[in-house]
Amino acid sequence: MAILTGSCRLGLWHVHVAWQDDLVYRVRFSREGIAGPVPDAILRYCAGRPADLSTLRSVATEGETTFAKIYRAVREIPCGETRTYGEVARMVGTAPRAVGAAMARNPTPIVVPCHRVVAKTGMGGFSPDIEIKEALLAMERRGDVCTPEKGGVNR
DNA sequence: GCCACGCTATCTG
DNA sequence: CAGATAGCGTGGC
Repeated sequence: MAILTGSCRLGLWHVHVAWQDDLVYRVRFSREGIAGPVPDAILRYCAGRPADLSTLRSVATEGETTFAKIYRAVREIPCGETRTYGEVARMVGTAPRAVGAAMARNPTPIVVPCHRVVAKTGMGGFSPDIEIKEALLAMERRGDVCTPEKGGVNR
């Protein structure tokens, strides 16, 4: 069974995903879309519909390296909330700068929600475009995507 | 090996 | 308030 690749639309961008079953190998943003499937949770997320990204795993969180620990900590940030690089660093017992480096090299944004990690003063960075980070945070703060799927509380 | 990073606390004018 | 300085962990060269 080969690794699947596909993309879905997110505003002006396309989210490319390389994955297999519940394991995501690589996510990246591009101006161009490609044909192929993406995991249901990501599809829903990009559409701004209720999505549970915790059903997916990322290769980035495998292992006991410092980066893997950082990625696991970042995955625990609740949808709609943010943490600073420094807070994440203290969570895993490392330095803020290491967190910045880990985010910059995050192979699976969205699955590992690096957009929820912001600088102490301001936004911090995001590649390829800070605009994506702002859009994702705005969407999560709006709340729809965070709503549990089984028609629940919904504030 | 060395170096550039999506940072931050602290110190110095 | 602006600039310098030190400290982290990795991938790339």
